[in-house]
Amino acid sequence: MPEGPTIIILKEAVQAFKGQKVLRAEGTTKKLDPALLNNRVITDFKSWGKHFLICFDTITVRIHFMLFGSYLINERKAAIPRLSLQFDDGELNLYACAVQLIEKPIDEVYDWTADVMSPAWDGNSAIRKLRENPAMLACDALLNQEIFAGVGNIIKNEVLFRIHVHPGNLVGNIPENKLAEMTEEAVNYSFDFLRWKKEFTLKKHWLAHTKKTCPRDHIPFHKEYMGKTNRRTFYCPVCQELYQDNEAP
DNA sequence: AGTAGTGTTCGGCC
DNA sequence: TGGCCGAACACTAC
Repeated sequence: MPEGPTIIILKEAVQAFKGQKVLRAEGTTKKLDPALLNNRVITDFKSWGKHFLICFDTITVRIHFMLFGSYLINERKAAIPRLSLQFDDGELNLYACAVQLIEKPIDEVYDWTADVMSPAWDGNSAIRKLRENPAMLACDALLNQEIFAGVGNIIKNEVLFRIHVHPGNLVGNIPENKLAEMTEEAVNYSFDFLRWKKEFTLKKHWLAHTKKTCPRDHIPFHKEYMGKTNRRTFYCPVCQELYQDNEAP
């Protein structure tokens, strides 16, 4: 389900509920009492990376879909929703997600410049954070939500392939122009992901993720569980450059 | 039909 | 104190 672009699709899909009053809230979440939301008006839907934010007057409900989460709009399935919001003319059902109540103003909670899909995204800020973390691996850097909020494992693999950078590089050994490309393509690929996901053609467009062969060199991709995050990483050992002084994984 | 994975948090253990 | 690791969560596409 997740990765930032999917949350953008959800945010667009629920716009009709903006400004509406929650007639009844229920669900199995233990992080808040759903009744707390009864009769409250939704002032806005926002997102930060993979976080989906349901904003009320003074409080915000944070939804994170983790690996298996899902949602249905004006539909239900057999499972009992973690959180269900019912409106005059429809309902939003959220399954298998982490729910959290935010009582502080969200501008104090979130660094909007870190969200790759936000108009407030600031690539220079991301590059500065990368420079501050020279010992971080490239594959971990892209998954770091404080730097690239919204980037997930698919986007990580595709961005590193696009920019010809080996996932095992230490950030400190990657040339400046490549760090700039990394931040640019994190955004570009996220918007490509969004477009392809809407067209139901996302998988067809994968060049590296889950692939067996490099489309540039026609040699086998390496598949390794890499980095602190220990996530599936697909890369071409020929066209994705490993810069000097790196320890090959 | 079983397995692995678009993710994060938490607690235990050095 | 803190970093690392595995478990938990809970669904579904392949």
